[in-house]
Amino acid sequence: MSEPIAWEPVPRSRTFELVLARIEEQILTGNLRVGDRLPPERELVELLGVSRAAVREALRVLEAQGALRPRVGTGPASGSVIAAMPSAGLTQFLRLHMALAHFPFADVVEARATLERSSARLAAAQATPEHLAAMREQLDRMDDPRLSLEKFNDCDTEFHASIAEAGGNRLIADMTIAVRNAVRHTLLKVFHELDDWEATAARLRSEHHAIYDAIAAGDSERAGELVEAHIRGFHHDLVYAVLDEPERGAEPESGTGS
Amino acid sequence: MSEPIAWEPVPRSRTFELVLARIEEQILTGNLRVGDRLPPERELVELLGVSRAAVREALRVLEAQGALRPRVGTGPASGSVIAAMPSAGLTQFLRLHMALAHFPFADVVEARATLERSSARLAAAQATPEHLAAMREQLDRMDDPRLSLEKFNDCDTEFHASIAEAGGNRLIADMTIAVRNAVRHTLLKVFHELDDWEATAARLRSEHHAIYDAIAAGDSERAGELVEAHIRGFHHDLVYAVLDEPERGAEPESGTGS
DNA sequence: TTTGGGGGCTTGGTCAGACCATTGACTGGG
DNA sequence: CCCAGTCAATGGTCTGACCAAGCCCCCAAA
Repeated sequence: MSEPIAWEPVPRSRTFELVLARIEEQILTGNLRVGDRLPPERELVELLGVSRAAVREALRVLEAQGALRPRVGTGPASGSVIAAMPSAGLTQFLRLHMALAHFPFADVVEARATLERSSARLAAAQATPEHLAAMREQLDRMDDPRLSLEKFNDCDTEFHASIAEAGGNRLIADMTIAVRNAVRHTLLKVFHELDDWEATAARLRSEHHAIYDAIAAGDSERAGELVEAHIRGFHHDLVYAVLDEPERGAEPESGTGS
Repeated sequence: MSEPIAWEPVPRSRTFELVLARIEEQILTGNLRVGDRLPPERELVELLGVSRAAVREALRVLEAQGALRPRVGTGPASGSVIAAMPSAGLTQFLRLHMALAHFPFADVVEARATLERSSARLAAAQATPEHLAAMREQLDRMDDPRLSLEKFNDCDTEFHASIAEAGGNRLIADMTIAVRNAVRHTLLKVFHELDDWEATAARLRSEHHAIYDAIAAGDSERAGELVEAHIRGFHHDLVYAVLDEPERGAEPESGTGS
């Protein structure tokens, strides 16, 4: 009885957190599944005995996590419907935390290399003709020498996303796409600052084609290695040469607005 | 002029989304950094010309993503402070989406194998004596044969988390830990249903020690391979033998309520 | 002069009630 | 049979109020 009593602080749960817990409980136990409708906000208010504001804040959190899709009006598709759309939320999440410099750029590159290596291996093992066609379409578009940097970057993103999709592992694919999206604007900035864009584009095209060939051939090992080398090589040789600041990525001159 | 005009739907932004966008803009441009305080809710209300409910819903989203830490009262630590606590949010996110069956268990195993392989390689390359000590502590605790399944599982989780931390890549570490946490209760269930727990524990202990040795020796290649084999092997040989349902993880008999 | 306590202000948390906008279903007239 | 107008359901927004937690500061007492 005389030990230094571990007075852990009582979890000062806010009302909306309790509401959130109730709803999540229903999801975790399987009572609520994708496509099911939540009771209307006003009904939840009386069911749970809280204010509508509390209910709405809880719903907002679920929505931000891509687990809820609200829709106004009447009819079968109206109301708050349980959904499973993790990509958007995950992308948003990573963008935010990268901006908070909590995830240094080098770490993100490493993560991309890891995830996309895995994606490529899976893709090589089980890509369907449709998946391969999706990749080829992006390759073809990137082969057009008149393509703007922006479009090229978009196609590049799409190409890598297609590989991730082809792997068939939704978790890895979503993480891959989210990470790629999170660095999208940074890469675009780098593209713009390159001395010789054409040489870089040529190199990327060639590497992309090699990756596609390996996947189409079903060579997992080679596909994985090529993608990893593609990502690491590009960032090591080019990005670090342009981006001098290792951490920050913001305002060089302008202070705040105010 | 006669092409099929791509009438993309106007982004019906809700008020709180606009508020969110304004705040995120400040974060992305670097005007708001970790530790900075947001203006008080009531002040944001007049600055942005919206209701307090709208402001609060936006803040709730940021908080759910681990980018904000609200605190009542006055003083330096009060108000809404920009933070960077991604782990909790990410774990919550994955748990939710795994429950929504959007991420099949096999996919999660694959993701763990990928992420932890990378973590182990990084850890072997740059683990400090402190990191190694943290791993050894968990190993020692797991060596105690009287340890309950629950405690063993916790130590197991901690051991893998230590490896991820030791790798020094926060993004990969956070994803690794979140994924491991997300399957924590599932693994515990499997442990309970095993025929011969002691044999399994012995095997896990041996594999853990081998992994630790490789990391301590700085052998990245071997550490990565061992971890990947550890995760894949365990799940392949044991989990699939226990879990028969490939997708669902919930109520075998009860339909829905109501 | 120092110290202790208490009032008051700031800030997030909650609530009640009202109104608006969107959407689909119902219904009556052509 | 079809169309348009109406209506109810539902999420979105706003207003204004009160509560609870903390810190600051001033004043009284030692």
